[in-house]
Amino acid sequence: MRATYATKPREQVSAVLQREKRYLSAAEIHAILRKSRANVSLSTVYRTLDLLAGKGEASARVDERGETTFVVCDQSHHHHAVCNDCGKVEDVSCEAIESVASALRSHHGFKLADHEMEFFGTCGACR
Amino acid sequence: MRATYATKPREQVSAVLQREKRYLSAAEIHAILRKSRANVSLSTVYRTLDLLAGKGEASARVDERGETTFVVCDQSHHHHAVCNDCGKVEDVSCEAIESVASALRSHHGFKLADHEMEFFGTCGACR
DNA sequence: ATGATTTTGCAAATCATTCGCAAATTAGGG
DNA sequence: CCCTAATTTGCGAATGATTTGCAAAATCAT
Repeated sequence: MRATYATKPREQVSAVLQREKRYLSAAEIHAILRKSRANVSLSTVYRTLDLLAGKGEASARVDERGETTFVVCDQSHHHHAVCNDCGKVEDVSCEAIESVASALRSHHGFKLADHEMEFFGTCGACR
Repeated sequence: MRATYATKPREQVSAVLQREKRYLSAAEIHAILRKSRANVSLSTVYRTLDLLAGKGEASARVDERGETTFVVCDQSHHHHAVCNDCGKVEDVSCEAIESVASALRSHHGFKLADHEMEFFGTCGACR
């Protein structure tokens, strides 16, 4: 059984995600930590992000430039509304999926097992 | 004004996508072409895929292993139903999005501009 | 055919991400 | 507290997909 240690570097990476609430790459997080004099290696940032994603506390997304980016995640299953302006990410529940699932089955004979969904636009604060 | 030449390598790459109708990486396409004695360099496969994606004739997706994969695309805006079994990709229209858009606006004050959606499951043929 | 333009192929360069390993940190009992 | 075992860190090197530079080859319009 592998135990998980609560370490300072991990807390620092988590803190950045909690505070920013937007998609950030490992490199961006590393840069932010550097500015606040927190000495966390880039490798550790990567490892911590994988850990958080594995525990479901963060969710990953590959951006246009091919970099993997992460945000904090509260619920177990939901979708994201990403503001094109400030980058803030809000969780969105997905009741609407039920209707899509039945349409998929009747129109395509497709049995839905999983789905990915992401929304882009302008958040309330930026309008 | 930049002209676009219709070349043999490009036709060959397109042909593979047309035939397979599933997400393929540049390396996979390159391997398939090699088997059919088509001598297309990996670089050209990459360049052709970028070109097709730019023209909207193919759509890209980054798989779990971090590789960028492509499928043929018919309509201008739609979503994909990906079979976990055979990998076949079917287009799905998105009327349901309208209801999601209004929910986003009323619940979150979020103005929807764009969205990404992908479905995974078992297609009619594989059930 | 001919010349200008675009594309190809190859090898070298990039760049994000992963890995190996010794040193440092953490958890928990004594 | 102190000690030991287990886990994590940091560094630099290795990896692997994608890109790029450039000369040679292919394509298009005349």
